[in-house]
Amino acid sequence: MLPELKLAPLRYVLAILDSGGFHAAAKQLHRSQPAVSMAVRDLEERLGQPLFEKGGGKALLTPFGRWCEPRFRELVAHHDRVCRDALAIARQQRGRVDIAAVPSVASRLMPALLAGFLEAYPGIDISLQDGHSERVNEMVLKGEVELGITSLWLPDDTLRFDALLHDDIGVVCRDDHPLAQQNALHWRALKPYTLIRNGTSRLLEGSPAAELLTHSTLYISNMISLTAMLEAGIGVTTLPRLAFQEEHQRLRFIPLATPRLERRIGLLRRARQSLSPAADAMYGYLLTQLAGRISLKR
Amino acid sequence: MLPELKLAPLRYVLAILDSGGFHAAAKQLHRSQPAVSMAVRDLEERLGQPLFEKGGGKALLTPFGRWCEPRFRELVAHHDRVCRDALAIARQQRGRVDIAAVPSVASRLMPALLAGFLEAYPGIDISLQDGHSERVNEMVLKGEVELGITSLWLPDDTLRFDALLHDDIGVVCRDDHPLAQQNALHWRALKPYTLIRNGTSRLLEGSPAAELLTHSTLYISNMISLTAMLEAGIGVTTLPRLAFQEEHQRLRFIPLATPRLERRIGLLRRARQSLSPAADAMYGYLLTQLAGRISLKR
DNA sequence: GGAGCATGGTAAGTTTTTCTGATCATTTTA
DNA sequence: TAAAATGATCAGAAAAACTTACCATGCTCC
Repeated sequence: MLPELKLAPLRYVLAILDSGGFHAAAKQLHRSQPAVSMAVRDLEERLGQPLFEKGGGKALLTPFGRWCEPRFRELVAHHDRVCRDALAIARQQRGRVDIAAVPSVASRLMPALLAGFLEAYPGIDISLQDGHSERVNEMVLKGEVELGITSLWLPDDTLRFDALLHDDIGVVCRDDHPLAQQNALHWRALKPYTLIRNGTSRLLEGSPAAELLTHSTLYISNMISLTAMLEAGIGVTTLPRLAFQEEHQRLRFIPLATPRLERRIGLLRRARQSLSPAADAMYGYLLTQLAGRISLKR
Repeated sequence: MLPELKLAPLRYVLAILDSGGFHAAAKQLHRSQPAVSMAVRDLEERLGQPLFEKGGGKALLTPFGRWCEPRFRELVAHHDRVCRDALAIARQQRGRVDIAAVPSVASRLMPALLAGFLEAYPGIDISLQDGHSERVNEMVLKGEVELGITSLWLPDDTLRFDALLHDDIGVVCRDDHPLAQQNALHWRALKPYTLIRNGTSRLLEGSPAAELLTHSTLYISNMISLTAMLEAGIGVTTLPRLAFQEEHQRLRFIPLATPRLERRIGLLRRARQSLSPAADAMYGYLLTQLAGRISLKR
């Protein structure tokens, strides 16, 4: 029923109008003049009406041609717009990534990383939200974000995990605490003191130090509150080094030596689903930026 | 720079999505499955990003593909819309004709003709305006209308005239006028009476009867006023038969026998300019409808 | 667990489309 | 009137698109 109007002949027609003739259009299009003539004739046959006046020497539109011209222009412009946008996205010059990260990474690592990414890929919009590791996991799984930066990953067939860095677990206490002068600790050294559990405490599970958790009666999820407790000297806690905020003058971080514990922080994405070009750019960027820094030592 | 996205592959992609697979799409498109596969692969290469997930068995879009789908849909729909509209116009199923006619034709002939045209070509809009013959001539010349129906045509290189019918000139007078009982008149028979000139009086110019005009002191351009004058018995006038309104019970039309005068009524159009499809339909319709009726005898 | 039936991908050859180069007929320009 | 420019035409060449036949893989159902 509907003949298929190819875009090239439409361009030919527009070029003829813009350049004022078949010959000029052919040159502009890097085609031979017969190619233009034949394409136009074919188009006219498809439509069943001539577009150009046959009489005179110059290329003049018929009334039907005049009706067609603006529509052809719009259609070609529409094509070019779609094409340009698609290419910009494909080439990672535009787009959007939604990522999620655990709070420590979001606040400690992402600022510098995102600054670099924004510079390397201007035009890509970024949305970063934080959540505890299970929440990050869930957001990736449900497709709420394309990428997650998290630890504590239970092997899952539908998710893919790329390790980025290892983060040592240690003890945090006030600088006047008896443990504060140590360089490394055995877990039993903590037994005498009040242990405040927090969202990262489950990292101790499965290790000898897990016994400490059973004797702990205080759980604080919020990091601000937790540091306030520690500054008040209420007790000590365990934290990954990255989650320890160095800005606090009176708090000290002492690595656990026995058992040596660490969390693996890595990039999470859906396994059998490719990333958007923008997310792919972010993925590659994060991998290369954090490639060398297997462990966090400062 | 911009790769040319042909519409066919976009349709293939949409067909794959709508039918849920390459095979089903191929059948729906009356193509072989490899043709669809190759077209999609080519499209993906042009864009630089895959549109479909390669892993699983089913055809699933990548995030990039999901971004593309609605734009492809819109673009294809836009094409089809332009295509359909252009065809409708080319096939004279839609469109618009602007025509002009001298008042006698506009009021006596056009009603029936347009009724028939509207039935034969529903969907075509018509604009009809009337004016004296010079005005019709000018409107056609300036492109204000595509077709004119007029008499009194001075040969002109840029205009083309197709004769439609001959319209006898006669004398109109009240039924109690001395001339009213005649069947045919010699121009001299008018000399004793008051002659009212009107817009068609110049048709006498160049004939022996032109002498009558020099003795006429009354000119009425408006037809309503003119008939009122005639009904009042103020005088007689000359009119083409078509311009004589038979509805007036008290007025009579007596053909001029010597000289026998007539006006040629015909279709006027620009010479070296083709018509819009709608106007072409009107042109052909008027020619065929009025082809047999060379002269008006009732 | 393997036959059978889907899925989509690959390769070689054919058909269709599109383009070129040479040439022609007209019209416009100088 | 000669020269230059316009677009149209045709046969053959180049390019694109398609088809048939075949392969690899994943899923379903005895």
